[in-house]
Amino acid sequence: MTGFYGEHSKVFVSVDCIVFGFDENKLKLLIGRRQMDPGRGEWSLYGGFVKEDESLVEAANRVLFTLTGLNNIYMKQVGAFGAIDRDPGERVITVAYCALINVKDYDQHLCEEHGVEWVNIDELPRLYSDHNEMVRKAVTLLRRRINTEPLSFNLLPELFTLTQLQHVYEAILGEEIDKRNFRKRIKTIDFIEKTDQIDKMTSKRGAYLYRFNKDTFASEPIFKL
Amino acid sequence: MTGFYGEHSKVFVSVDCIVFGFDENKLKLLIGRRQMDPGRGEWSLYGGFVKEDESLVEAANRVLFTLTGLNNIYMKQVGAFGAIDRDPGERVITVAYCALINVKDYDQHLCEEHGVEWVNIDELPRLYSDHNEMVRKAVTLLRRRINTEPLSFNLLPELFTLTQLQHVYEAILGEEIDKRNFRKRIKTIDFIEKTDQIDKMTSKRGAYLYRFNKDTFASEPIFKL
DNA sequence: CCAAAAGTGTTCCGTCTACACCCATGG
DNA sequence: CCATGGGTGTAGACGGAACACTTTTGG
Repeated sequence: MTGFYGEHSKVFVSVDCIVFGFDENKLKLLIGRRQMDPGRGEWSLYGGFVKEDESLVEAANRVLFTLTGLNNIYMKQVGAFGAIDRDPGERVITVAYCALINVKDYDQHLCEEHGVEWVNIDELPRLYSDHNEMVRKAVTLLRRRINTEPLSFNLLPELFTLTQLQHVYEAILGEEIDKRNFRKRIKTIDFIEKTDQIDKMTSKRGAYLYRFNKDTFASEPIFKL
Repeated sequence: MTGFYGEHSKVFVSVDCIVFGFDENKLKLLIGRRQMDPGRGEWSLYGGFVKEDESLVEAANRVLFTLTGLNNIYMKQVGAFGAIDRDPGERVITVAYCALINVKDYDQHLCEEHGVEWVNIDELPRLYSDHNEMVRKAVTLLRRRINTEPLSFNLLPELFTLTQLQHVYEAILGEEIDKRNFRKRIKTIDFIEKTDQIDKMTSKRGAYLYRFNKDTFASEPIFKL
């Protein structure tokens, strides 16, 4: 049982955002150069300290909003990281959150303003402190969940082609998928709806656009791709 | 990027242990009555504050050791919980850890000394603060992982019968399993070794005892039950 | 001798996998 | 007219699910 508060010591708690995006058929991560000590100049995730009047999730959302200007973003806790000297300056315990955003929604100006950029997940540089470990854990989490939770749609625009969707899966799983088998399985999933709109961006022939139907999913929230 | 420390506030950080055991073919949880305010007398997980000179995992291990006298126990982080007023007294962020122990290794005296007891997982009372949520999350985690990680052996003695092992799976998954299919799958798993010893505790005929071979598992750490 | 738990195979069905060609169109 | 990406079906392998009876022995 927890003892009396007075006897115990407090520590700094921060949140770090592992921001995934999808572009040019690659899974990307939003990272930047640290602009303060310790670790100034090193590649790093974007984070911030938790304030007295906000919960962990609120802090993560605030930090993500500051960075991207986006609200109502899919976020999932990756875990708490608490090695004693993980932060070279002070004792800081951090809670990592993984966010999935649609790169097109993201304002390039903010990118520059915060000095962050999109980097391919498989070309990640060495990051500050234990940030690489956080990313690894987040990717593992995505891989484990992508077949049973509707994660992929967060990385795509509202309307998307099946080829785009397949590329998301391939990027996250890190392996190629057979087109026919993929589409066969998609057809069995009710909440992926074909629209009558056609995208001509990526092909001359044009491809049907699909949509993730939240309500249909809510009524039958179990699937297996 | 994290700012300068001075501007920010510190908070109390604690760890809570979700201690699972297996006995009488049921999954059990070790809980007790809080012996201090706030929440004195309510059912609760066992926890403690994180000290300045220990990491989160170390804190969790210390707390678990205090409670059980056991070291080198399987532990897994369940997640951080940080609602603003989750603790009615002070702002406390907690990190929950799930531990799997063999009930037989556990000293009944310590149980009484700390005022905790084993409760069936499906007869859990309402627990202090957000502890029920932590337990729910831990059970979900167990269910998701038990078929791909060697969790079950932590709940059993070193030597166990296949019937015991099956009961562990049934208790965690909350459903019955076909005996023949279960044993067929077990036979395909290299790191579950049959010994030539026979247990006569639970049946007149006697049942072969099996053992989890760590080294074999290490050489081929992927399986699917 | 009987109650109680251990142990053992086969068949069926559904699911996953591998695999190659035609279609539509813009340039 | 051709290069590019979109779209489609089938057969065979494999894995999971259902299912019932014999064995052993302590009391």
